[in-house]
Amino acid sequence: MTMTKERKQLVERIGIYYERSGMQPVASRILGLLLVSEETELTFDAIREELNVSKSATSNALNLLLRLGNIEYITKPGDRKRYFKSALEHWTDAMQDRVNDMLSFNKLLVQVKEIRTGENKDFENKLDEVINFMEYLGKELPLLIENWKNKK
Amino acid sequence: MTMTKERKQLVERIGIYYERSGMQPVASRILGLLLVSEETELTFDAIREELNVSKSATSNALNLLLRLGNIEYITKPGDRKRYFKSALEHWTDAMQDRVNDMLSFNKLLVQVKEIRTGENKDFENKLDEVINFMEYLGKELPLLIENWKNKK
DNA sequence: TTTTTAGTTCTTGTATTGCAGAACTAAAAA
DNA sequence: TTTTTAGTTCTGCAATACAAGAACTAAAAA
Repeated sequence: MTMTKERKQLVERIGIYYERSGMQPVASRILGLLLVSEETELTFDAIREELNVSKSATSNALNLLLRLGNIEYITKPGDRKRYFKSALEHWTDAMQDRVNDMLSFNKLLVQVKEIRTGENKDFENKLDEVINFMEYLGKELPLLIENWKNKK
Repeated sequence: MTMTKERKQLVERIGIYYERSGMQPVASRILGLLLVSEETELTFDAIREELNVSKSATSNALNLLLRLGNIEYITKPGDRKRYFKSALEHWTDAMQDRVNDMLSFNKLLVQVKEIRTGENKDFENKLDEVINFMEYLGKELPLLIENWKNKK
């Protein structure tokens, strides 16, 4: 395949972005590659070669990304290979997941609120504010997303 | 100090939440402790003892959390100790940071868009959608936060 | 039936992380 | 001046994470 230097650099930059958010290096590069590469559906071996990584690293990273829903694959009749591609449509769902995760933290905050005696007024007020803010976002963000879906 | 078993468990649960998002274990427990503890302003040693960790781990974790803005401290006249507390008011800012981080990824996506030939229509359309969605959120989320600030 | 393909799994080595404990330091107290 | 306080910094260790390479496997092709 062999991409231009420019494209390779962009793959790296995207890789670094994902790495920073906790994704493994090879998996991060794969996410970059599947965005930048002109062919959007790449085989195991094409990915392996383009990124210069071992089969085991490729295998593990691809399976991780499949599990996380970041990528998916198609197959072609009479062709045993899988063609991996970025799960671009998964992205609004990913946003929803982040909202849900935030709400699960809010549950912990409510437990904090319940366990406290309420003696430290100033602190408890701020705690209430944070809880309210998160509940507000928990309500409004899904609406925002809904709204956007309708718009297009 | 010695907290009830219930409070200790809540500290652990909060700790695990933060750990999952990439925070170091001891730092994660400190964040929990500063929410759950009835006293909301704790000294270095109080934290050390309550969490049963070494001075070095306490020192490093506290400095990390200060740097990140998750906690802050006050001092009292004629008292050399620092009293650490959760920076609860920092939380809406933290949300803003996450939005900004998302927007920085969007810049990468725009670069992807620019580098592509536009041959793969289906892919490019989806890419556009993601870019639009992120730009939409980048505009609307700050408004949402603004709105909430005005409401209270 | 044997060989090839498209991976997966196992083993090993290396780098990094997080923590403990000890040594250290600068300011305040005695 | 010496000692104590409130930490910080350094050294070393144990656990974990990543990736390479080799061995393995199941299905398809020859």
